[in-house]
Amino acid sequence: MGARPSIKDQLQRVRQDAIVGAVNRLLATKGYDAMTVDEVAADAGLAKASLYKLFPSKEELAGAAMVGALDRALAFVDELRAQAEQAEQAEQAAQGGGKVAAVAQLKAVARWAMATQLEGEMPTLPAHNSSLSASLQSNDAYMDRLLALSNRLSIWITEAQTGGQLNPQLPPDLVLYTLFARACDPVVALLKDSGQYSHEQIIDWVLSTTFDGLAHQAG
Amino acid sequence: MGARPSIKDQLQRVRQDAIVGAVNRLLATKGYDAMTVDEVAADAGLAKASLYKLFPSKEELAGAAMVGALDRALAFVDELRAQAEQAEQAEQAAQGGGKVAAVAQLKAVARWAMATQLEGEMPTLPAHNSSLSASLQSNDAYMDRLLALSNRLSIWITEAQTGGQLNPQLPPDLVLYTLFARACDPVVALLKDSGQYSHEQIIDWVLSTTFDGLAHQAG
DNA sequence: GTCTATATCAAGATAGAC
DNA sequence: GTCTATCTTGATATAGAC
Repeated sequence: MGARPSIKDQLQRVRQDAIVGAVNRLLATKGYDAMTVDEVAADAGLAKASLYKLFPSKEELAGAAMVGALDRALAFVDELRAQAEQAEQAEQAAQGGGKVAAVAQLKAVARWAMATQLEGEMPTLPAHNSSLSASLQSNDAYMDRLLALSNRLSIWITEAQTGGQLNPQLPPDLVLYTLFARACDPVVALLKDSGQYSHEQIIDWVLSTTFDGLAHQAG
Repeated sequence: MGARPSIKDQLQRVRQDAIVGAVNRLLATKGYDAMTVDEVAADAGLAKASLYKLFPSKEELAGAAMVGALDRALAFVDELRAQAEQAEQAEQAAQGGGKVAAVAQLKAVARWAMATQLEGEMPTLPAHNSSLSASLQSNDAYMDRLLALSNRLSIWITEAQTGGQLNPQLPPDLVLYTLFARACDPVVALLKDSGQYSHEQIIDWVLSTTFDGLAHQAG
């Protein structure tokens, strides 16, 4: 268990990372259907047959990339939670009442997701591919992380709803879906492709429309 | 020009409608990549070779379906405009000040688009297909209608922004993109697939989050 | 374990009979 | 003008040498 990995294992690990990284980039830029396994192999610098020894299908490749992306999201969320806990303790020691607003955490996650998309590092999969969906749903590593992330976000969502920071009449699932949807929002992509706006500006705008709507008057 | 179409022309027209209708359904349900020309031919009830005599490529098929969808959207918008004009005249005759709020028109369009999606009749195309995008951008019928629809909506958008019903700090294009995005919103599809909510309920919720945001408290 | 070369197959597109 | 049968291509996946 705690044994130091051998040189060979480390090389394997590096190669796997190269593959998953290539898949991640290609999924983020071209999407699943346009991504070919030949491209992945060329990008990762190995022969296609070698790649198929490690990942038995294109669908498994996509699953590995999604697991990586979910891991990054979970790491970001856990970092937020750790910071919030620290801030709470400091505030309690000082003057109390320092709980970090749940809605602020949700906005931070949305910001992170949109920034990731703007950097071309957010892999996205087609919603209407039944074979791929089936493969993902039987992928335990993927489902575990998806559930873990959903659970963590759902806690903040219900907290923000009971606290009156989010509309309590909306089903929590709708809020959750909306946040996931912002991670691959075509509006973000269109604004980016227009080339007129900075990433910061795009994120601010879409975040504003997501939480406050198109009608909101800046105060 | 005004001549009555021959029987033969009418038959052709019926057949074309059958083809475009099949493409529309398939694009709405499976998406462009998963749609095969064999399916289209089978669905429309003719041989693939005959289909290729009428539409020289799969991309042209998609373009024809999109033109149809844009025509329906334009018809809906023009109907709204006609009704608004009528209402204004009636109000002016009575007591004046009866201008229909531009934002109400935009909400009506968003409602119509989401209802169309929920009925499985909103064709959608992949954003990341350069060959298909190129084909559409050189499709005059498509571009004409896309511009016409964008122009009509943009008038309402700037009107609502100067009237203070929409946030005037947002670029009008962002508002336009957001409305187009709602027509194929994955959140709508997910809520529908959950099977828990009525179409009316889904539309109300997503409309509320679009214009008033996730934070809005129902008054 | 990695590569070259190939099998296999699905899907877009076409030829040619009627 | 429509159909059956076929061509062609590109992409997933694999066999077999080294």
